Amino acid sequence: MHGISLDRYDLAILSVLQKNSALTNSELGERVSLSPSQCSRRKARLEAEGVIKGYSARLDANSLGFGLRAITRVNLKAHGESMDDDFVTLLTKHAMVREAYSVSGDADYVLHVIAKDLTEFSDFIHHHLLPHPNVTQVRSEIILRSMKEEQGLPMPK
Amino acid sequence: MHGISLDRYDLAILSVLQKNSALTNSELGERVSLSPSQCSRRKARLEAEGVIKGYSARLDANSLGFGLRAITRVNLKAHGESMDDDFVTLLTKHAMVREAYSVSGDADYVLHVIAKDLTEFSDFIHHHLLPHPNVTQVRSEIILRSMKEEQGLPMPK
DNA sequence: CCAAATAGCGCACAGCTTGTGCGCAACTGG
DNA sequence: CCAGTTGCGCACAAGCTGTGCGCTATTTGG
Repeated sequence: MHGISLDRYDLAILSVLQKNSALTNSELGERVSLSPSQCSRRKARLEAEGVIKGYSARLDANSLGFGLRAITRVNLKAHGESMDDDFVTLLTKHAMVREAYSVSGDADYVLHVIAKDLTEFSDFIHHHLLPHPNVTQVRSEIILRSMKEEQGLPMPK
Repeated sequence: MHGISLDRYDLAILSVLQKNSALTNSELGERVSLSPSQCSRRKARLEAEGVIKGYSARLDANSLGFGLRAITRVNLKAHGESMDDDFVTLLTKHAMVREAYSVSGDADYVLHVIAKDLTEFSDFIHHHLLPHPNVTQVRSEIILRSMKEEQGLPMPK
C-alpha cells in the first residue's frame, strides 16, 4: 500500500482534481500540459491504484442548517478491547459525530462533532456521551470561526 | 445565507453527490427517481445557490506518504486583531496545517496537522509554532487510528 | 370559485466529453 | 545494437450534458 510511484504529471493531476474534480479532461490537460486522452488514462490508473479514493461534492454546512461545530476530547475508564468497541459503536451510530480518532496524548479520543445549534450539541454531550459507562471525562472546544479548511492533502516533495 | 428551501429531491441529490460526485445524471436520476435533465437543472441550481461549493477528488494519504496526523491545540498571549492576523498568516503558509479553527474553550485555536512522520511534525511544532512570539502553549494529540471519517455532512430531517 | 400565471416535469436533440485503438517515438535491458 | 516496453497524441465511436419545448399540477388573484 506504499510502493506506488507517482511522477510529476500524476502529482499535478492529483493536485488539480483535489481542488476541482468537475473539470473535463481537456481543461485538466491544459493545466497539466497533457492531452485529454492521457489525462483520462492516468485518472483511470490512479483510481485503480487507490490513490484516488473517490469523488465528492462539497456541501455548505449553513445551507443545511448546521450552525455549530466542535472539537471534543473524550477520556475512557478502561482500555480493554471490548470496552472500546462499545464506545466506538456509540460514535458510529450518531451522525453528529463526523470524525472520530483514537489518539495518543492527554485524551483517548478526539471527535469532530456537528450540530444544528448549541442545544442539540449539549443534548448529545449530556444525554449520550457522558452517560456512557466507560466515559470519564468530556472536554469540548466550540468552533467560532474556520481560518483554514483544506479539503484533502498537500502535494509531497 | 440561510433562506434556501430544499425539497426531498434536493436532499436526495446532495446526499448521493456527497458520496459520489462522478455519477452521470442518468445514474443520479435512477437513484433519486428523477429524469437526467432535471438532475442537471437541480445540480446547476444547487451550485448557483452555493449549497454545493465544489467537487473534489478524495486522495489516499498513505499513497502520498503522509503517515502522521495530529490534533494540536494552541494558546496565544494576546488577542488583538493584528496579533491574531500574524498567527493566522503562519497557519496559512504551512501546507501541513490542513484545518485551523478559532475556538471557544480551553484553547484559542485547534489545528488538524498532517505530516510525513513524527520528525517532520516535531520540526513544525518546535521550529515554527512554538517560536512564534504570540504562542504561549501548544498541546497535541497524535492520531493513532481513525474510527470514523465521514466526508461531508449528514442530511437534515 | 375559476381563470391566469407559475413552477416543475420529461422528451428530444445538438454539441461536447470520454475512453479506446492505433501508430509513433523514446527509453530499457540483454 | 536491437527487441521489448512504456508513454504519448490523434482520431473516432459511444455516451453524456444541458437547453428548448410542450405538458401538467399547483399557486395566485380577482
